[in-house]
Amino acid sequence: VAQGRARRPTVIDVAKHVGVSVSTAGRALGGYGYVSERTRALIEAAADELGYSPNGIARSMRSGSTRSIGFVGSDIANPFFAEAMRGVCDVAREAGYAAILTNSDERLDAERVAVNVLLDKQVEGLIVSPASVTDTIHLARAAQQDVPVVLLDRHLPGLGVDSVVVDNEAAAYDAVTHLLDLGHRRIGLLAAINPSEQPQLVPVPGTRRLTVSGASRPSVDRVRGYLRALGERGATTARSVMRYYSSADPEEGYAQAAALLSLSARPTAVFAADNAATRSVFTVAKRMQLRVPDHVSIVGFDDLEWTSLVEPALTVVAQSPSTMGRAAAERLFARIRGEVIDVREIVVPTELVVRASTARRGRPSGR
Amino acid sequence: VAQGRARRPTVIDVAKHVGVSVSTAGRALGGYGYVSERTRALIEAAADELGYSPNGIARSMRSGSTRSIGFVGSDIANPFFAEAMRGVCDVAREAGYAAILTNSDERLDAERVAVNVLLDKQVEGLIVSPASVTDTIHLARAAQQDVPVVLLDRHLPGLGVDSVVVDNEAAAYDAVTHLLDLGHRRIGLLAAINPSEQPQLVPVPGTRRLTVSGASRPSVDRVRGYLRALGERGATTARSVMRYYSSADPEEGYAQAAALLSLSARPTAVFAADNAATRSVFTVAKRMQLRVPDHVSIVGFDDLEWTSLVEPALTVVAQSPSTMGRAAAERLFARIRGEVIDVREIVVPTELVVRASTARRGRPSGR
DNA sequence: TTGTAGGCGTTATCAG
DNA sequence: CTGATAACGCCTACAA
Repeated sequence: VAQGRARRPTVIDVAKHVGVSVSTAGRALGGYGYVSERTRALIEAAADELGYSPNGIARSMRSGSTRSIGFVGSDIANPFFAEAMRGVCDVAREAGYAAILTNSDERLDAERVAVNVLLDKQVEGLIVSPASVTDTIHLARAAQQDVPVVLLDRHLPGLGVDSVVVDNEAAAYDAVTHLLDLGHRRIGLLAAINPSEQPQLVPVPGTRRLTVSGASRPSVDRVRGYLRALGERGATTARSVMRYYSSADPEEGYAQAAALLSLSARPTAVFAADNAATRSVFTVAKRMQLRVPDHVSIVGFDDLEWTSLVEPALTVVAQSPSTMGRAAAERLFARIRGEVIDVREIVVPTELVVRASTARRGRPSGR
Repeated sequence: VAQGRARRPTVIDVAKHVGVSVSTAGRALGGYGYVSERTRALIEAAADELGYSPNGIARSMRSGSTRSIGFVGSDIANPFFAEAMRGVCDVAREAGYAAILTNSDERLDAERVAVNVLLDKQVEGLIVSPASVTDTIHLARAAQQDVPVVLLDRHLPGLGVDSVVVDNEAAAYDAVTHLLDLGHRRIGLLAAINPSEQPQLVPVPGTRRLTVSGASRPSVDRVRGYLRALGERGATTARSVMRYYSSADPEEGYAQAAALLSLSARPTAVFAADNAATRSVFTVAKRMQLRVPDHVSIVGFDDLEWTSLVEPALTVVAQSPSTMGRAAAERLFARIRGEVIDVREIVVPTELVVRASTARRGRPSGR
């Protein structure tokens, strides 16, 4: 069978080899239409001998269906997206679809390129965790081409597409309320918010409370929940205990955590609004020899493996990324199947997992 | 532009709309051949208006190149593969390729399906972390179709394809030697080895040492390195301190770790041969109130985030999955470009990161 | 049951 | 510079 570096055999080659027409060979190999047992056997033997295997591209070309979907995540090495992807892949496989994955590094230009590449590849649906909540023309292009889109972890009200999210505001609210219930009044915050979109603190009309302006995004919503919880109980909302860092610069997270925990009026508790922030706060507290929860209570975000292995095990807001991925994919396939359903924002529940890093406010350490 | 649910416009539609030939429109839109500035502008305007976008499937069909590669990992939610994938995706993007990802759950049938799907989709190359070291016909099929394959984290000598691995035996040898240097003589082992492939302990000819039979796989190679280190120093190699669990059943890891640490002659140190084993040993030691490293030293495998956050921070063998992913993808693209290169086993270095979980053997706790 | 013809959307070739 | 035509590999009509 040493036949040089010949090009891949096609149905035509097989047909010739047996001495039947292309359509007969096609019928036998593709498993459609009628073929007599005898010729089928002949054709299959020839196919085996030549090493024939069908060309999915040509098949897609004819049928107009590629049986593949696209996924655009910010960073597929991030445990959140890795798990979400796992959920997406599982559902895709069950549906007989392949998943093409790309990561955008949270950069709009990369995301645009990725979406265009996927659309050119004729994916039948797209799951996107968009970097921007304002610039969405590339997603509009998908909609225009009748390629359904499901948003993951972000919701864009204007776009009219499904999304799968958690209720970030409520989750943060619950987390901070847990701290308030334990008697904490001075509660710090560390959140990943890009400098360009520094949220504006604005008063809630008719009250003395504060909230945050700006479009809904996980980090901003979590800040909003934090402020709402504090506001309702009349606890301190000093700007000095609200710290932001850019997710592009991990070092800044540590720096801000250190600044927060070094305040002369140190917060007795900290709410870390994402998993990187959680790691920063925990690490810095250790490094500063602060005892958790005696000196400072910590509530983190995301139930990553390490949060239950450290000492003390951390109280965290747990999301279920794989559930979110599955839900997104299931919604997407419902659209691909053409089911007529309302556009929905699917909210996957979160859970506050109380462990050992939060405790009743101890000896006031600030004064 | 309300044109119902019309099918996507093609070059033909654009050409008609402008009143030029299909080939001219094709040249303008595809960016090949000569087109006058004037007609190009006209054509582009029309394309915009109609919402034209190229059909990558048709293009692939014509050109015979899909500009995509496939990746088959055991579990893309596993941090090792997630990071490796990240490396693969980055290199692919630099090369203008898309990556189609699938996971096999370490099951041979799923892997076979995945490889076939990818091959049918005409990927131009394949990165696979094969579940089996013996059953590889599906990989042979790839080779037969002139689709280059690079193996990740596994090496199959018979197959004649490139692979990217770490030197697992050497890494384990170094880890265990580190423990021996600290005075440990009774060193336990926990490794993920499926019951079906229980490695046979066999004597090294002409010596009193033991080694392990069986094909090269990460876990087996690590056991081999463990035995070699012990053998060279004449330390104990009791079967009772060598514990295996099936990676399919995480609970078993904890059970085996508990059994190991409950021996009346408890090992003074444990080598955990993979990241799940590391977590099991660490967790069980904590649960049993054993002090690390006073009561038992631990060397783990894989430098996952948590290993440096726990108390004590763990001494581990660090691999660099993203480097491995990048290396695999780079090798793959060299093949795709048709470079004539020898088949190689690329060995990415590992590093023993010594932290606080290993110490000189303290008060003997076994007697 | 089998064969013939045509087309999916793009691009390469050739002629004008 | 532009246009006509064919071809990539498969599948669906339709005819025999």
